[in-house]
Amino acid sequence: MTPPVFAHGHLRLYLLALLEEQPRHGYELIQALSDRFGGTYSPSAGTIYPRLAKLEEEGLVTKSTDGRKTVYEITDAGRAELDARRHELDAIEDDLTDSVRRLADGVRAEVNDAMRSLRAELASAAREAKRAATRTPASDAGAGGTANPHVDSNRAVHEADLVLNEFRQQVRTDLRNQAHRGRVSSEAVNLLKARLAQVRADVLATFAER
Amino acid sequence: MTPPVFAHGHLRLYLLALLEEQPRHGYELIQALSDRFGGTYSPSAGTIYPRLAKLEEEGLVTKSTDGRKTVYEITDAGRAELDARRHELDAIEDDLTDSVRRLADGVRAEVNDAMRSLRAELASAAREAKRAATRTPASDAGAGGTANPHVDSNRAVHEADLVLNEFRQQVRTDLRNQAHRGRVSSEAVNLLKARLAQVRADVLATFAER
DNA sequence: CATCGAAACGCGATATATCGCGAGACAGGT
DNA sequence: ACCTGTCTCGCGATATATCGCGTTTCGATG
Repeated sequence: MTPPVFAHGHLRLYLLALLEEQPRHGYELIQALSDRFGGTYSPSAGTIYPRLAKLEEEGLVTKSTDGRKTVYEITDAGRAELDARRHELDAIEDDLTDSVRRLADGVRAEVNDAMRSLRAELASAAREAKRAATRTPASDAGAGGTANPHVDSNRAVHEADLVLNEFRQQVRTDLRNQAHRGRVSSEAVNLLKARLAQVRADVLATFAER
Repeated sequence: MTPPVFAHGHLRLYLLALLEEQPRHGYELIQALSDRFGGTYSPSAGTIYPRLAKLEEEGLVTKSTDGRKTVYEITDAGRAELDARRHELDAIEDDLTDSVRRLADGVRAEVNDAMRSLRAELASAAREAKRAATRTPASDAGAGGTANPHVDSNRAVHEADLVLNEFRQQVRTDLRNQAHRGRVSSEAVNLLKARLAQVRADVLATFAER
């Protein structure tokens, strides 16, 4: 789903660069990376430790245990490797800021999907909990009820979710298409805002009528 | 912030009950608990392993290593403890379903806060990234330029995103509030759909006018 | 019986390490 | 140039364990 943040071998070099600044233990490197990405990207342990093991195997770093921490230190061979490829490092740094942006953009979209599934799960969990709660006391009556307004209501809400999402996506696309020609004014936004408020009010009114 | 899910000593007993069903390793217990909560609550390793260590210390379970796994098995003493407090277990089970519901309710509220701060961070990160991106190419020229249509356009689009999202959240909430009273008909959804299509058309029209 | 302090407890954060998948790089043949 | 199998690499998931903070429990002491 999410594309790799670091290209082939870039993480290796970047870790070396971080270790050149000062000796660090694994967890510290994870945090250091997370910091540079403003928390947007946190490399997992499964990414860092195998790389460190490899670097040690190649003799570019040495590890030493300090309490429950495993501190890694760069060796002369490591510094040599780093010097030889110093120019690549700048390019990596540039790619990184790019990756951050792409990640941030991706998150915006994914959060919505996550929200959807979260809400769906929550709703189903709530239903389940309610069933469980109502089962115990004294019920399970009316099992043959053909026209359950709740079922219809839930179906309608689900449909509405889809409608809302589609609308939102469409308008977002519309606006972006216009935006890169610099044609989206704040008046247009105000219009949108006002119209949406009106729609909401109208929809709410249909409920009040009953 | 979040209140404990398990009351004092309840986790201990619950783990024992899970181990009575079958021998399990630590991670498996975490997953088993996460399953019973429908993924809403996942006990952390820092919760499980100290408890297992304690149970072993008390002689209620034994551990045996199997590859990189540490399998825990209940002892006769453990079964005795469990028999002696079997009645408490039912009460715990009840509390649990309660906790799940409270957690789910809590999540609903917290997700909104989280979304808000996430959005704020994202927005600031995006601004930062944009600054960084515009600095490099060949610009900072129109530093005093008061009216850059692209900048304004992007700002407007961003604003529109917020408006769209707020609207979507509001209507979703509105519908759900009505839905659990079974008052959301498919006509209401159709109304919504039609009105939104109209709004989109109107917004697009303002661009065509230029 | 109240209260106060130590021990127990729940839990997120810290810390380390391995496994297996999928995507990409790369050397070799054709 | 163009496949093709292998090898590397990034990474989430799996797995274990400890630390320190805040709260709750519970027995001792007054």
